[in-house]
Amino acid sequence: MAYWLMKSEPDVYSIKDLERDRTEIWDGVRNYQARNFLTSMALGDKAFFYHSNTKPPGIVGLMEIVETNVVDPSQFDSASKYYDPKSSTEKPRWYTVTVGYLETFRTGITLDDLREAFTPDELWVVRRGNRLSVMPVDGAVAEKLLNITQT
DNA sequence: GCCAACGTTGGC
DNA sequence: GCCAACGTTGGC
Repeated sequence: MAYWLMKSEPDVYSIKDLERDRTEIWDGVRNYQARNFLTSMALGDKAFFYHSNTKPPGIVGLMEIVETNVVDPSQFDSASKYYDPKSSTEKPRWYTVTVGYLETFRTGITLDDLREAFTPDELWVVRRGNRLSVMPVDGAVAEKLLNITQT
């Protein structure tokens, strides 16, 4: 089983929203590297939910991948801000996953904490100027993260 | 609100 | 294929 980190702005979609919805299609990713990570996810993989563009940014909870290789429906919706006119139903360009809610950490792990605990090579989210919204998390790093949230 | 980082677009 | 212009992300 692999671990991932997925970013969302809480004003757009937060861990609270996912707790309410229980499962949700992770739509709107329009970056090829991030999409490639999404398509390599497997059922049962777990993903840390990261709140970006908020105060403070950081990891707030845990999700599970409950459906893989989902065609992102927003790419065909001309009313959506994620609409992609270059995509077609015959040859969709954007794939994603459905995530399921697992837990909200009692105390989140802020970006400051992450910077203290991990090097940029260990955890990409602490890399300077990092804009990738979906990234893998090394197994040992994931265990460390889960331990931190239990304290 | 600012701005650095960086991905994408399009002219050539 | 290069690269300047532009748009977006996201921390601060």
